[in-house]
Amino acid sequence: MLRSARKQQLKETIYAKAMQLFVEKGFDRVTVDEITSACGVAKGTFYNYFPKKEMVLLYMGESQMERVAGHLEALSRLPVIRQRIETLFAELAKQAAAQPELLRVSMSEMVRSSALLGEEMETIKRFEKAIIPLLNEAKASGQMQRGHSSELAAVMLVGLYFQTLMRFASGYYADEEQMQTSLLAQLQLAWQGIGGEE
Amino acid sequence: MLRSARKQQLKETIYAKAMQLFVEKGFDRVTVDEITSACGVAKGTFYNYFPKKEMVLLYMGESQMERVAGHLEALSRLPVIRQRIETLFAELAKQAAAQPELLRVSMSEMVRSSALLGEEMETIKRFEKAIIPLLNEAKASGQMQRGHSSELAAVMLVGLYFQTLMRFASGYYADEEQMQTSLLAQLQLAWQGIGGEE
DNA sequence: GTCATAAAATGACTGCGGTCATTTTTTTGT
DNA sequence: ACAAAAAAATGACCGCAGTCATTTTATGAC
Repeated sequence: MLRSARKQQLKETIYAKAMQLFVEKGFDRVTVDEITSACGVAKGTFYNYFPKKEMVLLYMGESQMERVAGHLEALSRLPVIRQRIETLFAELAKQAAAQPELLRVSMSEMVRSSALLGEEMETIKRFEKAIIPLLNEAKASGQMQRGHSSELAAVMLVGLYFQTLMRFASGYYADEEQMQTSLLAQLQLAWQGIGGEE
Repeated sequence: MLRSARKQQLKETIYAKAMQLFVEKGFDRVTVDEITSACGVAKGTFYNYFPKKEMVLLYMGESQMERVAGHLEALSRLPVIRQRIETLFAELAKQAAAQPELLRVSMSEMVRSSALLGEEMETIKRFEKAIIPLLNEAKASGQMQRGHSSELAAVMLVGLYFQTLMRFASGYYADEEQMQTSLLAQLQLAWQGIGGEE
């Protein structure tokens, strides 16, 4: 029953070829037949590794999110927590924005299939979990109000990030720079708060 | 060339029948053939009114958003602006949450097709525009910091709302009540701000 | 009323995503 | 080394979304 890891790397091959074709021709213009032919396997094989065509994109999203921890490691020297988050988000957004069509389909599919497939939301939850320690650190050093929940703040910040990406994917922003500007401004506003004196 | 408005109400008929079937059987279990047969027209006719099956849902979203102004009118007696927004969002979320599957497909399609079809983002922008006057009013009465942009705050608040709906649609929250609780808490956090002393 | 023109309806057809019973390959037990 | 059992590959097949050339219906000029 020990599955030969060599065979499971066929998944990587399919993934890589599929992504290459998606970038070259656009998601909708690439058929599953095309992907499998390019890999020298039959169509059905694709579905042994990805339950839906769109699942290739979620697989991409996962691996992207797995690098969050690494990014935060690299940013740990920054004393201002808010700046670490700003930089992390800006970096992730930059990567995602490089392929707007894939971003759009990924975002769309993230919503559509997560409830069915169950596990997709885990990606976002992991993202949130990764920044909760940052917020705790911020609280400890007086950079965040003690009274607020780190978990809630994480939900808000991550939500803000995804929401901005969605807008970008949907053509709300004219270009990536506008999105980055808006993202930064929103983060700062979230940090300061909208409210005035009581 | 004056199109008889009577004919265009066929669109309403198709829309109504489609929604009824979607609610009864679920979006994916309803075929376009089924919808058109139930309306006594041929399949192709459907595509004279809606370019894609999913477009029926966006049409629904539009009419929902058109009622925002009415809601705000009814809430204008509340002196605390923040509460008006909280109540508005809670009300809208309640309606949307009543049909989770339709919400999921709508949200998904909102992202996926808006850039192609161009006009969908207008719905969200109109939503934002509707609450900007509220924020200006809040500024005037000292309930919001003068230095902040109403437009930016509107983007953040509306984004927060949609993001929470998306999470709900994706199964992030166990039930509607949890979503409402989280939505409210996030709005309050956004109002107060995450940050501590400088 | 009649004809010309444009709008709307039609349904046979196409293409692709996804399924599944069958076949091929790999693993395990002895 | 061989057979039995498990895992993986296969591709013919199906269902439905979406298209489009053709037909039907409405409009309007005279």
